[in-house]
Amino acid sequence: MERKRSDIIADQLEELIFNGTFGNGERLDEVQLSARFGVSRTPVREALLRLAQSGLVEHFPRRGVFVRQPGPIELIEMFEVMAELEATCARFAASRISDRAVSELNETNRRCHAAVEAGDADLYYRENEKFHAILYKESGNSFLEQECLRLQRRLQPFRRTQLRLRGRLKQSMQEHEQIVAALGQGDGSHAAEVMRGHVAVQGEKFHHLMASLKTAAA
Amino acid sequence: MERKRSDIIADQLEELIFNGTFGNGERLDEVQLSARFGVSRTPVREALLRLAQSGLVEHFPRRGVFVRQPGPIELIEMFEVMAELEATCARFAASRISDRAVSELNETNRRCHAAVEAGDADLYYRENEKFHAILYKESGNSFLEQECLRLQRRLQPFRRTQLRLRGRLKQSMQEHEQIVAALGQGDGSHAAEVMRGHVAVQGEKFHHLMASLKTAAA
DNA sequence: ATTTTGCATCTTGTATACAAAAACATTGAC
DNA sequence: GTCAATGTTTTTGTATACAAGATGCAAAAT
Repeated sequence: MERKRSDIIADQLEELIFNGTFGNGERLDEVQLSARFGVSRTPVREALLRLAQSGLVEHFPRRGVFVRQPGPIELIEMFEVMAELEATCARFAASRISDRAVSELNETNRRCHAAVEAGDADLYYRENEKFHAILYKESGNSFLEQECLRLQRRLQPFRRTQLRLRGRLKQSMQEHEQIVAALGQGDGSHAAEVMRGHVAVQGEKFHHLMASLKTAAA
Repeated sequence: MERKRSDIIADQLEELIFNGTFGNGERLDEVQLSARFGVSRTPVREALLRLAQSGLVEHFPRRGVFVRQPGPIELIEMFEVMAELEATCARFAASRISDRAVSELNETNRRCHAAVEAGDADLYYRENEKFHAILYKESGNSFLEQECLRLQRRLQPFRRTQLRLRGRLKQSMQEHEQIVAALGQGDGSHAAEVMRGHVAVQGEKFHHLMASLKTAAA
């Protein structure tokens, strides 16, 4: 299945916004981007419309599109929702999860733990993401799974910065293990509660990092 | 603020899909639609891309776009998520809601009740929607509010059919009142619990109506 | 000096033209 | 008669051309 140029451009633009090449409020000019990517305006335009729908940029008809980084308040709100969605996944999963998936979660946690010991933040990040992805799937609700993946993807660039808080890693691992334990016992409300705190803390502690972000004022 | 033709077309196509003019799996031809709306392919194309992102149609590159009505399983999943999101709204609202909003909810419930008495299903529908919209806002989380509105909008055509179940109306009203009472007492978990059931029942009872839907088999 | 109005320019939105890939049908081989 | 190969046709994806609204500046009026 061959992808369209416009999709590739959308992904690239997304990355450029995530890594801060295009700052908040910056205008994205169609012709400029066309030249940059060596294509005509059409695919660039389709890419911009896609980004506008996913909320990464704002589109003012006849005026242009502007980068729209979420401000601190919106980020906290998004983390709050993420926490609720993941808690829901955990609660659902408690009654629906397979033994196969439980051991898979344990496996992932083991690798995650090893990554912490080795100080391999990148590996930790990948395995951590996998842990959460498994839980989404084991919620037994594909729609919920997709929504979680969508929001996780949007929060990804802000979540990454969290990992630099050294002390948090070990606590995070303990929470993972608590979640798996609760799931193994079929204790949905406990799994949900731990998961909620596990994710929400990222949003609550987030303001500690606000100084290091360019998106200080909305 | 003048809207674009492509946006207008997207809305019209959405409506045509909702009301079943375009059945599930049907192919949406760009040139055909261009002729139908009296415009060129460009705005039609942009509209289709927008619908594809919102999940109403599926876009296969170089092959075309096809109507993608959610099947019964996906619908139940979506209602399940809607129930969780609204329950979250209720729980948040319990600690954040203003007295002003509480009386507004009571007002809306009163009009809702009157609509039931008068047998005015349409008015009931509008006031019911307002009730929920107020709760979204009073969650104090704008992002959550927007997500709820988005999903509600998507489920709207399937929710409407629920109202024909006569017996459900009165019970639904009682639930509304229970929710407001719980909110007034600041009992978030109870408000959430009632709300969850209030919304979820639409999904659970949904299969009773499956026969009347064209989207029987995925 | 400040505001307002008209013009020039720029940018977006839409139409059309072209390229390439996929669907389709026809024809030929087995 | 079925299946495969090839050529034709249709349809999407991209480029370009055109139309119209938005922005900015300058000049004139208050």
